[in-house]
This record gives sequence, C-alpha cells and structure tokens, in this order.
Amino acid sequence: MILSTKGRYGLKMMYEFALNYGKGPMSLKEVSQKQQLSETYLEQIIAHLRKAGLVTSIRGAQGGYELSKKPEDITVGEVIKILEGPLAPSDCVLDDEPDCSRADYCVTRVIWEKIMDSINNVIDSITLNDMVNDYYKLKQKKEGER
Amino acid sequence: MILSTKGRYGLKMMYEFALNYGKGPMSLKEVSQKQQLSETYLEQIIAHLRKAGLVTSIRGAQGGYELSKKPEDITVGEVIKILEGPLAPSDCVLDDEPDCSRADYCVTRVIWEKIMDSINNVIDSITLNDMVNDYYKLKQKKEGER
DNA sequence: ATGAATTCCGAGCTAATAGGTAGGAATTAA
DNA sequence: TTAATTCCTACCTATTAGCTCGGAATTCAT
Repeated sequence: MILSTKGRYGLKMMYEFALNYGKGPMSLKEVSQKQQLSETYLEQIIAHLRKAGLVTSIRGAQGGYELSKKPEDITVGEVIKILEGPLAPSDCVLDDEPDCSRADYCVTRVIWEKIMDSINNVIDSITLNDMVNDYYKLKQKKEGER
Repeated sequence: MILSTKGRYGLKMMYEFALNYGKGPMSLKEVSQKQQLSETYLEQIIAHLRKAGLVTSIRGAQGGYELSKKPEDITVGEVIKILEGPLAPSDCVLDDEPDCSRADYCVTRVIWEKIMDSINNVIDSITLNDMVNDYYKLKQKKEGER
C-alpha cells in the first residue's frame, strides 16, 4: 500500500512548476536536475498531466511547461488521482464497480470506504500553493536557526 | 494504491473468527467456504497472524483457529499492518528510513505523513467487534425492509 | 538557414511483486 | 486407524513498476 513513483515524482514536479509559477516555462531538464529524477521518466509522467489539462506545454528551444491554473486552484488530490487513479484501498468501493453484494453484507467494505474518504479529505484540501508556502516557512525556520 | 488481497482476505478471515468467538475453533475450510476464498491461500495468510499472536491454532481433526484476544481488543489496524506492513504512501516516512533530507526540504514528505496519519486514525479506531456489530445492524435493517 | 534545445510518441526491457498452487509432514479427535 | 486438520517449503505465472531508447516534430537564437 504505497504510492507509485508516478504519483510521487509527479507531485514533486508539479511543486517545481508551482514554485516557478509566473516566470515562464520550465523545462523537464531543469526539473530533473532540481529533484534528481530521470528526465525521460518525467516525460512519461507529465504526458498524463498535460492531457488532463493541468499543465500547458511550450515546444521548441527555451520551451517547457507551466501550470495552466493558479497554484491555489490545483489540489494535490487532482494530481495524484490523474497519475494513480482513485486512491481506493479496494476495487469494490469504486463507482464503476458493479456490486460486491455478498451474503455477509460485506462489512469490510464499510472500512475501505472510511479509509478512502479520509485519504481524499487530506489530499483534496491541500493545494500546490500550500506546498509553496510550507517551503517558505521551512526555509525561514532553517535560516533562523543559523 | 490498493491494499493487496493478503490484507483484504486476512481481515475477512479475522471477521469470521470474531463472529465465531467463544464457540470453539473454526477451520480454514469453513472460512474459505463462507467467504469464497482459496483455502490454501488463506493458510499462507493466517501463518503471519498466528506468529503475531492474534490467533491461536488447534491442530488435528476438529481443529482450527480462534482469536487469542477478545474481538474488542483487536483493531483492524493491527491485522492490516501485520499483513501489509505499515500503511505509508512513501517509504520516506517510515521510522527505519535513514533520511531523505533533500535540498528543497521535501515538502511532499509532509503530505505523505498527513495521509498516513489519517489512514492510521481510521483503522486503529475500528475493532473486530465493531465489525460484528455493524453486521448485526445491517442484518436487522435488511430484515426490517422485508 | 542552421543548429541546438526542447516536447512528443511509441516501443521495449528487466526485476520485483501479486496472487496464488502443490506436495507432503505432523498432529489429533473420533 | 483413519479422516480432518494445521504446518511448512517450494514453486509457478501473469502483471506491474520503473524505467530506457530512438527518433520525429517544433521552435528559438544566431
């Protein structure tokens, strides 16, 4: 029960774009250097985010990517769900699932639903802008310690 | 980001033992029939729960398993963590992880921690007895509808 | 116009994991 | 003694994770 690198790297990448928001496009080369991640792998990942409309690409030299909305209008949940699919602990709690109606009235299902709700509650309430603010707070604190 | 069958089947099995609590040992054959799961696979799963001390085995004919504690003293979290390991969305938030101290002060880590806490909060607060009670409630409701 | 920097696309590759099965030894109630 | 059960170890197969690679298309800077 771990998030795959797709979701984790994808979020780190989106965070970089959020830090860079309003300063023009940022290339994957830059992101890969800052976050120490494989550039070609990031290519795969961002394709999904682009198709979902979260980032806009600028092709050619000096090109790159930028957020297509303001950082405060993009939640961590959006990003993760695009890359990982819905974060359900069991398939049976997904909308498209027909029915798992078993003789025991499936009491475990109730639990999967609670877990899913609590996860969604967390990730849907955090925006990319919150992450940026966290970063500045952390930075300030570290500098204060010196 | 889905729980494996080990955790899901394991919990269903423990739920059956909880339903049967105080009525002597229950065999895996019975569990596999009630829950429609492979008996040999359940064998694999219960070995972990036995070694962790959650169930006691009675060998030989008419043998089986029973909970070694009262259903209200076993949480869903205990069961799942034994079978799945800690439910962290990323390795970097585990205790035994050395450090992932990166130059950006890792703001994603904060998020993984929040997710983990919210999941633990749910599963550690539900006991096997709660599941049994849920079942009886559901059953009563269904019967009332007839 | 040319070259360098980029995105875009599809295929392929390897190691690990999930989700089991199979065979047989040990134990015990009837 | 036999049937039912737990226990143990090994094995198997399909899928997925986590990438890499090659090259086409696009665009900026010179």
